[in-house]
Amino acid sequence: MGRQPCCDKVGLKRGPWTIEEDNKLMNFILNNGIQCWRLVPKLAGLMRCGKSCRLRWINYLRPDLKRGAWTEAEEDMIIELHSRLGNRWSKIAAHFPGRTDNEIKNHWNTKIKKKLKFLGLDPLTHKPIDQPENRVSKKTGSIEIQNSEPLDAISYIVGTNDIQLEDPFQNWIDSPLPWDVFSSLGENFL
DNA sequence: AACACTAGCAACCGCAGATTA
DNA sequence: ATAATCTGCGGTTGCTAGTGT
Repeated sequence: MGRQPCCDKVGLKRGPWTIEEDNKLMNFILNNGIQCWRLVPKLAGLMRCGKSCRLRWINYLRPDLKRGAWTEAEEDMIIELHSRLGNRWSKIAAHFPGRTDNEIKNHWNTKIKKKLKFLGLDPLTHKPIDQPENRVSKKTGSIEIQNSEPLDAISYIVGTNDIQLEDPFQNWIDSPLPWDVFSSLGENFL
């Protein structure tokens, strides 16, 4: 019983997407929307599995994607969210319109992890790795020897012990994502 | 100029939970 | 109720461009 398989994996193309494939997928989704990923490659004339199409669309082709450098504020927000949510990249990405979970994950693994380690913080726990009384000055980069209680890692990086996430961030959590526009787009076209 | 190393990113893989016949 | 499939997620890999020697 059950449903039909996602794809038979026979004769399917893998590896980097070509411009032609991108165009096919983009045109198909913009014109027809997404009802079932399994059918997308078949209907769009692509030798890819639905999973691959979905990934390509979400991570690269979506028109609402925001590309470009990360701001310091964005990085701080990632660190804060990661301290609360852990490696739940999709949850973290929900707070960044136009950014994908894959993009955030990559940025975390290539940049932020190193940044935290450089600052003497464990990327997993967000706590000082050792010598918790020693801090690196955020402004000067110099090490400050302290005898006081270790700061909460996030408060320390962001620069405050009294983070108010509720207002700007909560607005995003509560508000519908722009992505909804495309959902309705699909319904209209089919 | 040639090679080795590193960083960044796109894409794949495998799994878990949700969905459906 | 059950089994098969779909979807989405997180971890990992592999390719490419940039940099150093």
